[in-house]
Amino acid sequence: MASFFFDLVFPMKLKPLTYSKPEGMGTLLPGMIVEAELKKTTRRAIVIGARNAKDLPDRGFPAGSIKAVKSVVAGCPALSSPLLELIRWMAGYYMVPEGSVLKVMWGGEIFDEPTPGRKKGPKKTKEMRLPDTHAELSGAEHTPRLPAWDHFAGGLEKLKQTCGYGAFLLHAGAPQEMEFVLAAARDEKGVIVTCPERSGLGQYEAAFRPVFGERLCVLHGGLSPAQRRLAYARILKGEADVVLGTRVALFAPLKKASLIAFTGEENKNYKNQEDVRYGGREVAVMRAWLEKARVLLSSDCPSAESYMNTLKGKYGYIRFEKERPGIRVLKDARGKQGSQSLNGSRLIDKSVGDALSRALQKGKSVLVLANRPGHSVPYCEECGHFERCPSCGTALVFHKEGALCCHYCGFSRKSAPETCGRCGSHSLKPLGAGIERLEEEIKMLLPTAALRIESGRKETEETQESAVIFLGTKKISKNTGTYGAAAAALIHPESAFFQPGFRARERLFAEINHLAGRLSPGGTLFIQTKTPELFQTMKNLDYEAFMKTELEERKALGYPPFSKLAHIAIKKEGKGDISIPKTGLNISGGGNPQGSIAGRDPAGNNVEILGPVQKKDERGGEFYSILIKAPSAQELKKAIAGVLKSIKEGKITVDIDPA
DNA sequence: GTAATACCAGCA
DNA sequence: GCTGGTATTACG
Repeated sequence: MASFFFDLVFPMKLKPLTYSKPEGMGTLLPGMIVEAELKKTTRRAIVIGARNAKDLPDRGFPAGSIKAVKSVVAGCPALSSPLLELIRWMAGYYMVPEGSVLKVMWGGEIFDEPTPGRKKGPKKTKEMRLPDTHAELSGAEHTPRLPAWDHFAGGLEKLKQTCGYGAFLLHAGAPQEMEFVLAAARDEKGVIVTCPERSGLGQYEAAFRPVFGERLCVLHGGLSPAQRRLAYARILKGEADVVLGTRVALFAPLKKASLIAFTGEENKNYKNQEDVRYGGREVAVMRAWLEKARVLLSSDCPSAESYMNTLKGKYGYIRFEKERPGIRVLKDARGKQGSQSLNGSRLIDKSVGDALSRALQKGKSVLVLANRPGHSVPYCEECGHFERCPSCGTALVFHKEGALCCHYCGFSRKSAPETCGRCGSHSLKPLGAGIERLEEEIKMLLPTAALRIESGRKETEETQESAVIFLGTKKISKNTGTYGAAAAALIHPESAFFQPGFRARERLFAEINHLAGRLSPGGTLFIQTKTPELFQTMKNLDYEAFMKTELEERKALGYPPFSKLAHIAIKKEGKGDISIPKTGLNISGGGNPQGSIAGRDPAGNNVEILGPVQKKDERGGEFYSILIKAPSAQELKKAIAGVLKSIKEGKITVDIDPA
């Protein structure tokens, strides 16, 4: 019995709408691309489902007002049913209409496989070379030999032998990761490989192209509309069934995906930060589940979430043990001996300086990592005063060109303070190890060394010279020239411990781990800190030991992976305060800002609501921030609904699983 | 995304 | 009350 009504999804903030099939139109199936009228304009949509005349959406809207589908664009279903299911799941999980999901999947467009009517373009489907950034050295060059391949060859066998859904976590450094992914993908049909950043795609392409040739297709947000159209057409036609890309590649309209490799799984770039704020990892695993495919998450330093899933037996665990470089944690005792001016203090520990110098003499490069750009925060030892950003309250950082800058919202003011702005004393002391301050120091310590400093702009320059000091924030360690450095010094990285957010420690551990991975064998990583105690669990880069304490702490405080989080931001639009009325959710309120809804959900459920707290964004705009912790996704959703009901002004953004 | 409509300040 | 511009809603 044929259906005559179909639900269509348009790529816009809109839930599915019901249309009818006109007389004489061939079969309509879920997944087809069609054209239909919305308001007065004809647009593309996808068919997401069929329904009978009886269960038209909530009676109450006149059946006569149903419009008919205009035409079919892509005959055989362009979207597989797992992909349609994925749209439904994302809409539910991230609490957005299906149309928003469709919009974010392919950048607002619905592509099709152009009908092969016109013959002017022979089979000249040569993939456009990616511009610039990927041109760099073809990855194979610095792929070291794989010393212990068979250590995880067993894992490869398990992966390959799994039929249907199966999830695996590969814990291995980048070269082994790529080698493993390639080996896993080799005989597959329907593969998605993702990298957290565009810049990582070049190496993968270099490794995959020789194996897959024209079956390989690269997909990322930087493609031109024409390149994109071509890429999607090739995937839809089935010409390309190995898709390499950034997180958007997770939505590649493959007829069937059998393997999804999600590399660098801990990377925060996988989180979409606008529209539908989806997490790439969750999408990858869900797509694999719906496709009955295998998913391989991999990382040099897996996220607590994924690691936890291996402990619970939800993911298979494949580990490649590697040699750990030496780590030295040095207690920084400076600070008490006073009489430091803005321009003269010793910052780099003597033993660190000596080690750097020795490495340079041997013709090796070294890295010095600052905890921020600029020079330092001028802090008055007399009265404790420091200058704050007038628009957002963040501490202002002195830059040597003679300005105080806010690194959060971008405010800056011309000023080169000599005396305290409050008490007038000459006791300003530089706080924090900024790039500029370390630069002074290095020029004093090692005046003849070649120095490469991170510029304020985008860091794209690649250096291959040897015996260079790379100076910058952690960003500079992306410079390929830093690969194989003999030593690295982190100056006061403890500031990362005091960043807000429950992932601060995990991030710092991953960064240190990543940095250590770049050093040449036998290299040393120095951690110069005032708080060596905080680095106890990181000292040997012992991942298991670190995660053990980290997970205990997360459990105690009820953070993921022991709970589900949502963040709600309420931007005020006009002037004046947004009042957030008390609701049934409110219990405590004591000590919180007026209108607080903080407390536990009285309906039980162990839902915790933190906030609202007033914050400012990077552009100085004020907003309220609410954090919700719940034991499960379902309870989280209920709690969010409750909170949303209590808010009646402002622009609201809900972020499920915030970073 | 954008047409239809609800809303509201300014005015007759 | 009427108008016209603008914010909000809803699209089948």
